[in-house]
Amino acid sequence: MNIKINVKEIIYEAIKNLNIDCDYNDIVIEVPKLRQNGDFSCVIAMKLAKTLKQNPRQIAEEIKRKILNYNEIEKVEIAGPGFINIFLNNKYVFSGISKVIEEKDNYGKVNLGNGKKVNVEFVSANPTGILHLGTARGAAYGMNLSNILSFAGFNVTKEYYINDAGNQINNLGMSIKERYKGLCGLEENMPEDGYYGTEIVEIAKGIKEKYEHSKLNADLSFFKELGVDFLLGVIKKDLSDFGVTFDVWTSEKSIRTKGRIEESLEILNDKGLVYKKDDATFLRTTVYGDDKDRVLIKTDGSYTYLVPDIAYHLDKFDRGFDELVDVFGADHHSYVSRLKASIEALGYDKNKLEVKLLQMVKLLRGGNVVKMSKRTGGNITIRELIDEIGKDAARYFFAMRSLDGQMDFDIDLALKKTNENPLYYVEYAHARICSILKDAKQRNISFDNEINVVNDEDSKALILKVYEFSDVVSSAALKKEPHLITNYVYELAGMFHNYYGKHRILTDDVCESQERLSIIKTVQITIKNALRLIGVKAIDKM
RNA sequence: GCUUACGUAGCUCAGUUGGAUAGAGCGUUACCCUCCGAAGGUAAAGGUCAUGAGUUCGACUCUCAUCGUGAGCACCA
Repeated sequence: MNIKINVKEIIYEAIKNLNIDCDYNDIVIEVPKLRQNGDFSCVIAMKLAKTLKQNPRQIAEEIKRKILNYNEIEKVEIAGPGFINIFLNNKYVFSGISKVIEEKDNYGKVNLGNGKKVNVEFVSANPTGILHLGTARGAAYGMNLSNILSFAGFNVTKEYYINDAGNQINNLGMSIKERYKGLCGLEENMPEDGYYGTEIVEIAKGIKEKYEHSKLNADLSFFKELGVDFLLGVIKKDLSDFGVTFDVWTSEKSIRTKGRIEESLEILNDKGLVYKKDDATFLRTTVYGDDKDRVLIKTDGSYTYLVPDIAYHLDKFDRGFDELVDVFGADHHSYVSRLKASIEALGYDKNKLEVKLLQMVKLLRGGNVVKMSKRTGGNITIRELIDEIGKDAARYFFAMRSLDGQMDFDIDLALKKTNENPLYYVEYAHARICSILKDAKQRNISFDNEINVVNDEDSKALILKVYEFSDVVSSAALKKEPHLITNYVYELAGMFHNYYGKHRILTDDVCESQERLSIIKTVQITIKNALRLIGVKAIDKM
């Protein structure tokens, strides 16, 4: 039951009955900040005033007269310039409780997506090192978004693109080989732009232990493959311990061997969008809004990064997705225009690709900014984060913030096991409810979903907040902003703590206890479902 | 210089397609456990929503300019 939509329909019907021309989607039902301004409020009278050239208060009065006929509406007040403040009948509000309890783990699901196929590609970190804090943010975002989209009725495929071919992998191979040589007592000649992380030394050590000196003349591909396998294994383990899983792992190698690159280049060539200049091959991305044409094939004959990526996106489109989502770091933002231009050049709708950019994460330790660099090995890894503060705290922390802003990750604060961490606040609300439910069971008090005795404003407000959940899911899915779920569950937890302080649940009055039990049960279900969407387990006991 | 994001309480951040008196946590101050978990609640103090203009019934929200901060501006990925 979606109370908000019911209210919207009531207002729409009323306006139609008044013979006023109004689009259904122009009607916006809001939850007023102050309870005194109603359970819901509507500003449609002010909007209609302009086209009708009438006093908005007068229009509001007419709408009020019509909607008062509905049983669901208890009271209507016209306020200020023409706000229609709607107070619902308590009985009507409480009538949805049994549905929430019945739906349980499915409560809050909506069918916004209608089975639409969406591909969410995220993380996609090169297997040339261990995942760090920045990728952790992207991993949490992509996973949360996918969970929310699925819950909102989309058919989601989570995908990781493995850059296991090209320059950076050659570099990886050389770095491992040089470290290995060093361990064998030979001179180390690390490439200038090589990988200096400690994990590279670990890999080299592994080779030394297993093969002694016998691989000193081995082909570079030996080191490349071994390195990629090892690092990919670490990445997969780190992600799964972070609660992040994928449906599809696509390797750049496979895109290349499938002939997708030749196919893409042929399409672009046939359209006359490719030309040679200064011994390099260019793509006319400027035709599609890029600020300059981009190199496809370098003078040394090798491809730029763009080429396999174009082929990869061609491959994704051909797999029949209605929408593609790419999650990039903000340091790649200039790449978006050329990627979109390339997609248009291929003949696909660039609007079907949405690129979400996540701003950088800064790490604070001891009040100082720790510079992160993938090359130096001195950065905080996703593994350290999980070990230090735990998976749930890390996931909650990332899910709190919107993607648009830079984020300061204060490791000292996150390490504190105190109420400064908002996760505890939410978990505590859930645990408190579980504790009461347990106590009720021992006392043999059962639920009563029919609310007859309880009739206070706080119960009504709490239940209305619970009903808001599906709207928040829709909105988070539509805007692709998982942090809306986190904000919501935090507010709901706050309302519950307040409710708990004011109203005793289990009293001598059995009827009242049974009814309040049902009310807090819906809160428990909602907190649990909301937390699940952001990868956090609701705990029964602190 | 250009592109892109951000600027809200002492600190970290929310702010629902433009709505009523801009919210929360932490920190500060004062209260609340004979009773379902005080890891909680109640109350107070704290704001020129970076600045200036514009759009309109109405702007933290939209537009433009200015200042400040981050990121990017490769035949790297």
